[in-house]
Amino acid sequence: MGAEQYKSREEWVYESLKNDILDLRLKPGQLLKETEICEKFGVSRTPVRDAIRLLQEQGFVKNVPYQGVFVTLLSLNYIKQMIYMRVAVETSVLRDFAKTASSLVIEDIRYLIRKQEALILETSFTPEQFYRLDAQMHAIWFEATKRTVLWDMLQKQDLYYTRFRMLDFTTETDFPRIIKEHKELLARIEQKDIKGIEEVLKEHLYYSMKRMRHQIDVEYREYFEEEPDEGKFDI
Amino acid sequence: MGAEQYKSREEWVYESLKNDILDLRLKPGQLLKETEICEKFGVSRTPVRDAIRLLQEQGFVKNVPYQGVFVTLLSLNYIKQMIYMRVAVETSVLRDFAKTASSLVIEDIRYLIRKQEALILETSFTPEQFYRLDAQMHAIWFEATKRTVLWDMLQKQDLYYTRFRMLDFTTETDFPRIIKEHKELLARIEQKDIKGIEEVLKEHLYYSMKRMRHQIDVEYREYFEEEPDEGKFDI
DNA sequence: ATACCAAAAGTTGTATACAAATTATACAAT
DNA sequence: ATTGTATAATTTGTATACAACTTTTGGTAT
Repeated sequence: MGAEQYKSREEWVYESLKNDILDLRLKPGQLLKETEICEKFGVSRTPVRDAIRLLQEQGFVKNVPYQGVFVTLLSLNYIKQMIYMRVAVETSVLRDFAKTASSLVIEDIRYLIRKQEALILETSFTPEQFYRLDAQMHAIWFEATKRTVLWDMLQKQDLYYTRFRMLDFTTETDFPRIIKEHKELLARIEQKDIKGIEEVLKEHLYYSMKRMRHQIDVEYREYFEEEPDEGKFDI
Repeated sequence: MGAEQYKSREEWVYESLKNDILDLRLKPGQLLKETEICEKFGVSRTPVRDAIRLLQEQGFVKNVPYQGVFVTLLSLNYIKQMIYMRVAVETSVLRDFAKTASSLVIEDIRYLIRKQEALILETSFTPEQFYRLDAQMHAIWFEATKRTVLWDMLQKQDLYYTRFRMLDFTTETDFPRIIKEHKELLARIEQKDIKGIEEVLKEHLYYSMKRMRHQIDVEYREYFEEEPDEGKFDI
């Protein structure tokens, strides 16, 4: 385990646990013990405790006094509302962007879409690579409109969604469809078609959730909070 | 100091420090020492460290190894982007709300506005009371559209804004104007005037910032990050 | 006076011992 | 068999000692 690259043991433990949780090596609902983690990393409880406090504040674990530390369950309701937020914010940003976008920046977008097309033809292609290119593209309009703080914030919230997406990898993800949606979005931006931007973006961001919904109920039920269906305001 | 109401010393230290920071008793930029905090509360470093980790993750302090803990500076740029987010999200929520709002819920809003009017005539009136009623009103459409997670999240982000608002208390806040805006907003909701909702809401949420801007530059410069002006996308 | 270097002071990082609270277990009474 | 209770085991909460690192300070050479 490469502890050398980190400034402190605390940081090492924090980053490692975070990745374990995001990659679902630590299962939602799983109970951890401080001493257990100490043994795993060969460190004392102090850096472990400090790391747990950070994870707790980010919502990845929940500390229960005198019992242990639970990996938080996924919440479809929570994820849906975060995506709702992202649609609302990104639509607004794209509206500003469409008004002022230079052809130079448009060309950056087109370039990233072409890279996406090239990537999925590679034999060494992995979903992680694709999502990195995807994020790069979405970042463009946030940066161009000077909303980098917002983008960082949305990315941070996206971390919950990452666990959800990891489940998604087990099924076939329709990457050509995603690229098609990117092209569609670019076209609407160039036409300054605000209404169209909102529609395509909503469809694009909700896509994986809509597809996964049934499978979750069947296969991964124990990873999710039990929650009442909200009915009317589903999307 | 009432330490009795808290489950643990950690929680006590955490809540106390958070309030000190929000109420500006601890100044932005101020340097804290763990040992200093220990003496103040009469506890050991362990609960203090745990509390600091929580505050750090929330962005209220920044830990610098072997130096100390800094209270974070305010950032106009950050605050602006958070308000931008809130406008985007709340507009979207209000759009859903206007479509489906029952006259029962509308009456709840009207009731809170009347309470606000009554409050500012009281001699014992404090701004904190008003902001509680204000928050209650905004919460209504989030709850009615089942977006409570979103509301909680926005409220959490609002904590940064709280420090900013504390500076604002030194100047005269125009509460009648705020109430007038609330009435205006209610009228637009009843008319289902989406465009109007967005305009009024934007004006409403940006109001205090626009007013304070000059005074900050003069009086509280040392509380703020130095940052380049973003120009074009000011709001 | 200035630059440099070493030592000392001060700070957080880490390990560990013990306290407090919860949970599991064993055993007795019914 | 079941229930209740006391006790042991387990877990996190807390205090404290020491290590590692940074900054300051003082003195020395130039």
